[in-house]
Amino acid sequence: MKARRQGVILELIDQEPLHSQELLRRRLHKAGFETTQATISRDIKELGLVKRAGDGAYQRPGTDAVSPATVLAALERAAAEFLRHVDRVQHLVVVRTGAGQAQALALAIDRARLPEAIGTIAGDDTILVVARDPRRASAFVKRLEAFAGF
Amino acid sequence: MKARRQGVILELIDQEPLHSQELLRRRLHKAGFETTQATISRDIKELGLVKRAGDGAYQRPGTDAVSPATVLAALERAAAEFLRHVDRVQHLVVVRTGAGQAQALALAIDRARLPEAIGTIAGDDTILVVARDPRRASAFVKRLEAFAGF
DNA sequence: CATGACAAAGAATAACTATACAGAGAGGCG
DNA sequence: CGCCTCTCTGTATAGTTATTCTTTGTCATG
Repeated sequence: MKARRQGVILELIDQEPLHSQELLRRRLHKAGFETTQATISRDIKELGLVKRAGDGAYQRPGTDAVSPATVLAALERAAAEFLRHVDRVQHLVVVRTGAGQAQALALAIDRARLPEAIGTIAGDDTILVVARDPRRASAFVKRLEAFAGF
Repeated sequence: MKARRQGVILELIDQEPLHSQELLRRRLHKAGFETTQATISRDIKELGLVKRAGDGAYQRPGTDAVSPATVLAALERAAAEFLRHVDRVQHLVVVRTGAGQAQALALAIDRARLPEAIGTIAGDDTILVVARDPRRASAFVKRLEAFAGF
């Protein structure tokens, strides 16, 4: 029960900025979890979340949201800001980001519609990019590294 | 005045964990700044600091220093509690957990920064772990199974 | 000098969060 | 079973933080 609830909390805070535990409690209620502010306080502590002073929203540690203009510029910015490491195994590219930043960078990659990237799957701090073949995977790695300034 | 005070705040929070604005106020006082909690609240907001849920300390964004021993212990607990099954195909490891527990375990794996795991992607009850090669994938499987008590 | 426009900050307090305590339920064991 | 222990959670409340309202100081201008 507890583990499941904490998983939902992570999903919720990724979806919209939640600036109080009371608000989070109401969202959990809609998701079918009946609980109290006290329990949420403990969950947040166990998950190691962080409350940003800027807007008071709870976040996974290390997350910094950005909303840029054009898709390529967006990808460039996102790569420069979030990218930690890129690795390739055959036609698969594993992209590492800071904790909780994978979704943001993956979104930018998807929107850029790069010819070499067929699709992406993002976890918390890792993105798996599937390329059509090793050559294009390698090209993608180079492009991303250039964006990130490696 | 304000800029200088905010600079001192940054120095102070780097030196020791400060878990409340009142404590910060006393430190500022010793540094020669006479001010109130309200002003410090505003300073913290302008500096964009974050309050960690773990120990309640204020930090600059992006400084998520957690000791390796702690994250490993966390992984061990998470594995013991959530892990159901582990399987390997080449350099990919498929980890099965109870429903809704994949995110939690994946987070623990990510934080542990194990050398054999390049990255993870978690769904609801399944985690895909990408290793650099089959040998390391196998090592990862063994390690996880040991944690889980298999 | 008077005045208006601001930025900064304190006092009071509303809003929010963490915690002490207690109770319920699960599992282990004589 | 009866008792112990452990984990999880709710209630009540202590503790902490954000905000509203107000004052003060500074600068520019007529």
